[in-house]
Amino acid sequence: MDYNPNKIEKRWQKFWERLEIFEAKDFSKKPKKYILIEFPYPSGEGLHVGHCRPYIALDIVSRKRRMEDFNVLFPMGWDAFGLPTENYAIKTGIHPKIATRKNTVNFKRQQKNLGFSFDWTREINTTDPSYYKWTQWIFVQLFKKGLAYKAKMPINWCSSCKIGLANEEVIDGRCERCGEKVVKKEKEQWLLKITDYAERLIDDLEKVDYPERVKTLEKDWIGRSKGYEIKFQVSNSKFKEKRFINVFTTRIDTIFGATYLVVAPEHTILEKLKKEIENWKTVERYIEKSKRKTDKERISEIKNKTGIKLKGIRVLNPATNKEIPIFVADYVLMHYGTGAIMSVPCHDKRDFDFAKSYNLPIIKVIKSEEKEKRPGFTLSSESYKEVYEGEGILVNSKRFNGMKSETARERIADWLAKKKLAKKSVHYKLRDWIFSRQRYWGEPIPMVKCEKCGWLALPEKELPLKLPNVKEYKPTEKGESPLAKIGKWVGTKCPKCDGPAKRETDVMPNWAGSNWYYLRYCDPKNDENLASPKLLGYWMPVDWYNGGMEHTTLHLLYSRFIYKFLWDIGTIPKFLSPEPYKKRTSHGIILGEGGIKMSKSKGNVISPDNVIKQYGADTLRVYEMFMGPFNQSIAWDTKGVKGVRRFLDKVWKLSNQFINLSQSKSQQSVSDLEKLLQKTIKKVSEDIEALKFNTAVSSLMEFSNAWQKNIKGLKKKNFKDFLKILSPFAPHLAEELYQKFKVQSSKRKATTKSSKVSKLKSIFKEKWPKYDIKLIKEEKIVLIIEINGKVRDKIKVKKEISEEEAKKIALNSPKIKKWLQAKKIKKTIFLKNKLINFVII
RNA sequence: GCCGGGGUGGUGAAAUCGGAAAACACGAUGGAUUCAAAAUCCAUUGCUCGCAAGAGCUUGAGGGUUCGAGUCCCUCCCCCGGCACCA
Repeated sequence: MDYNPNKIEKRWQKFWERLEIFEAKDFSKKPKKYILIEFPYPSGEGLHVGHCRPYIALDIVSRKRRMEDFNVLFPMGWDAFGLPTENYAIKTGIHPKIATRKNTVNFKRQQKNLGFSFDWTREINTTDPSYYKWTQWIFVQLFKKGLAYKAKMPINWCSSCKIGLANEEVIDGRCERCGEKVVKKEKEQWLLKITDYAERLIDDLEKVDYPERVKTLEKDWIGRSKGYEIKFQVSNSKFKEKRFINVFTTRIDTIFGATYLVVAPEHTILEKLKKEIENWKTVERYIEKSKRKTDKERISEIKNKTGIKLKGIRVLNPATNKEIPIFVADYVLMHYGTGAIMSVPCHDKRDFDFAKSYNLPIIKVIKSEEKEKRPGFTLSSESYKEVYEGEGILVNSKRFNGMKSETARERIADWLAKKKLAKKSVHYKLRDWIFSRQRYWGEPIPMVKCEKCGWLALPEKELPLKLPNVKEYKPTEKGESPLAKIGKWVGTKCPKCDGPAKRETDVMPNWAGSNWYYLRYCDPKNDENLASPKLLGYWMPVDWYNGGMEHTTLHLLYSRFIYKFLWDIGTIPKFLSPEPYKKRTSHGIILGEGGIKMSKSKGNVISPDNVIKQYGADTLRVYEMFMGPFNQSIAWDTKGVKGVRRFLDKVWKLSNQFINLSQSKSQQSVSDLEKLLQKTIKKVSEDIEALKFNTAVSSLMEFSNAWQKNIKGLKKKNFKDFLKILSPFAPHLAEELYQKFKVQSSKRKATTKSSKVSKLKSIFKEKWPKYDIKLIKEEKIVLIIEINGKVRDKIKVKKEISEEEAKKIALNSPKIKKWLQAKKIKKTIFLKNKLINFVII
């Protein structure tokens, strides 16, 4: 009988479901493992093969863990709020709820066809009111702690999606979803104070096992700079009280070279000093012009910096005590640091560019030790034509001359601190998270605005605040959520004074539901809590979380923030780690055939449905693991799929032949094949842990190639072990062969003993095999014989032979003799069990 | 510009404690089977020279360390990802 996956795969999927073997058991005595993959957005297009790669990989890990006797939680759910479904509703008038239901049914069907070992009893959906009740509850808690606030601010606005975007959602000045240019727009928005957690979000990265590049990406995104805030006094102010401008710098060691000061156009000091600025009109015009500039325009001016000198006022450099001029220039950003800088043109590229165009003095205060070592260097030859941004030795800095940058920083800071002119300061690039979307298909923000009492959170007993039905899904012309059009819903009573009040009509961004979903899997049906502390205590933290690299500064960062918040307020038991994910790994993207990105518009999307139909789910699974390194992007190749199918066909054929073999009396001797199997067990076991699935599969292939040459070379136990290590990759095939083998064996026994057929026990209830270390050890090794480091012969020898013996054997080789003719051995290098190298002249 | 990852056959790739470069697979070529094709099986397959035995060359380029370098060090080039006037 030929291998026909379509005939067997459905049967075993149902079998596993009936046996409930993939269900996680709360409070089981077995040690737990929580294995998580990012839950998908159920789009109308269905799963594509790229989605499957991480699912297959972590399914393999989960299956192995169960066989290693862990209580495994491997759940799945739906991150179903979001724009595509809403846009679909705008186009077709079909309610997003209905479209979502249809899509999730389809996604689930597709996943089931791949034989994933998810615990479906814990399925969740972010659009389910019993779920988003808790998403809203978290918002209310954030509000109560002052971490959610409403502010009018310029936001990134996509005029095509009619939606405000978080910084993280703007790619190259364009909308992440539709590619439309993003413009700035003043809008009242809900924001979450993620900046309060910036420090912990960096520091706690030391507690987790993430790939280094993920950590770096998060750190760079948060962008911590440690430095000093320094006060520069406005020297000739007509005001009686002293006025200061605060600057932030990481290079206080260069302060003696600060020859002017620059403030951002939005800086409030400008308004305050208005009367003293003699050229206020010009300055005002410049400010207006800057405001109108888009981010892109600002960036395009990097080389050509503009600014205006503020006439009539000057500041004192606190180090030199000299008066220096002030400029307003838009190369200084208001939202970073203090919105003002001290400019050190000799040691900062940007300041240098600006100083050159405005003819400002450039004073060298740091000399590079390295540069001066270069031949022909003299201090005078190095005029001030060059910027030096590195560290070095201080010059032109009075009593700090000769100090290294590092020491100088501390000394100068101490000195200025004593005069109350400097203090330590830390700044972050990270900005607060814009949490409002003027859209329909999202969680309503459970807030009410009372004319008297201001913004109030809905009482918790009124949650969930359900998303009302609307007829028209389009945002209003003013860019408000379609919810704003439902007068009856918007008008409500103030929870505090009972007076008239209005509901917030913005909804939450699509990241809201995924912030905390992994917590819900621990206790998916709880109505009292987002999850019970006991169950959180049992299952958390997530032991292994795999997801896309593209989520590093979005979902991953956001969810770490929300977890930390929930930990702070005690929703998460305090004995748990302040980090939700112990280990994070990432998968590479699957590209279309020829290496182009798969997309609907290019028409090169490959659906797992078709692959399964043609080759079977197991082939798809093994192929996706075999195609290349897991964390690397890789192009789909139909020929490669065929090659994997050939491998499974071979396993099928060989196994059936083996099963039908009338077993001779169990052999005593250990065959080479058996030894190879031990190595294969070791390799597969280790490679799964290291996510090296491609080489795990290739070792299985190597084994089957060897087996083909000696079908009888295996014992029954070996055959079972082989099926076990194959089973996470090709679960259906392995289960089929395993059951067939058991039936065949019991039939044989039945002739002599009772005819009772044992009750079916899944291969996934078996124990993961251990390899026999004694059998892996070889008695013989191949000794490599080199001459001057080049391989000239290889001879099989006994293990552990001495240098003397090896030399004797090597010198006996005709090939080596030829090479050594009339040559003198200068040196011999011997590496036990590896090689012998003769160095000749 | 800065940070991170990478560059190995016709292709996807193996091999990173410095010790056999190219495992496994795809493709290609030849053969067996077949009326024929598909499928399957067997053989060959880094490049150059050679009838062969064999020899030389080869991991982006160039240098270095070493008995020995894909692997370590220096300089440079290219590709991918991220950030980008962040003081």
